Amino acid sequence: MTTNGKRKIDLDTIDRRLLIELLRDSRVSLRRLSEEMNVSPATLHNRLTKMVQEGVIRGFTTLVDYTKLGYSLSAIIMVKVNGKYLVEFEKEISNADNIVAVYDVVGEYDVVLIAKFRSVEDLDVFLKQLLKNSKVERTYTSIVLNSVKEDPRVRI
Amino acid sequence: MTTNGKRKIDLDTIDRRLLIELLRDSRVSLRRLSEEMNVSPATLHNRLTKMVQEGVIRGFTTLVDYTKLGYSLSAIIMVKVNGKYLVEFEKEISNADNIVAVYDVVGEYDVVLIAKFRSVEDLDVFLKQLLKNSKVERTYTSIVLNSVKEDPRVRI
DNA sequence: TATGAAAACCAACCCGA
DNA sequence: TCGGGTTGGTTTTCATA
Repeated sequence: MTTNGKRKIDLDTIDRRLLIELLRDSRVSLRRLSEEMNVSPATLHNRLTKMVQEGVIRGFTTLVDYTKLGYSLSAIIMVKVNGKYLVEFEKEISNADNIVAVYDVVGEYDVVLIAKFRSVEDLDVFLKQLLKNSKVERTYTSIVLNSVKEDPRVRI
Repeated sequence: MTTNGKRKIDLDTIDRRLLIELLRDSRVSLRRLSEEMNVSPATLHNRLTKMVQEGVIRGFTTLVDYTKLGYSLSAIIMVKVNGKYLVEFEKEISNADNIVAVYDVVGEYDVVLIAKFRSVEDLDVFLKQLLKNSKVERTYTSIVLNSVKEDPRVRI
């Protein structure tokens, strides 16, 4: 089976439990989990592979405290884009290294960007570039003073 | 050594390379990596442990396509909070299951929330709760039509 | 579709340098 | 602080139910 678009996928109890554990700690051993869950390691391995194939699992990653690495500055940037170029703009902005999220929204602005920078200068350069972009009509930037919570995990 | 607050931590080439690989795929085996990098598995294991102890690595998790699980709705909610209660508000909102990020910001609003919901009804309930909260003075909600990019990883 | 068993692979620990 | 070596744990495959 290959990835299947936007259709909702139903997980059974095993899939669900496995996914919850992988969200908590993606380096957990399937064997140990299989003992807790009273299924075979092979089954968990099959379920894991299946969820990756279906696209429910997009990958396994590491949560990093970026402030400890000198990325002390985050910003939330709302952008009003010239309508015709919206998709094109989103595509190009998604490739920027600093950008962690790009959301299509409705309202006064069209796109919301979440970005991380090493310094105020880097942010400044980024914003000036953005305003030079002819697809951009207007921006509103909220400087993040502090990330109180930043965790991509949702209770499933 | 224990975690050491906000001080910036310098990573050498090995740490850096290891962290980049773990960001790309946290389930990678240290042994295979050690061959590519021409260092011993024990060294990588030591470096990994060190980065966890220092708090550079906050954990290992799984990137999930929540739309495939029925969380089709995201929202960006800007909140103006009664100043005295800001910290208290942030603490209580951080514990909500739907909230993936809480940012302290400067400007017209004080806090920006990124939240995920299963349905418009769930969002509606959440927003009504928020407005009933006496610490909240005003909110502005942007409904996310589409998450063009959502990846917590930054190029380090 | 799940499993047990086996082979290949891997992490974790200790100790010597 | 690093890395070799050992021990015991882990993934992955496949034949079978």
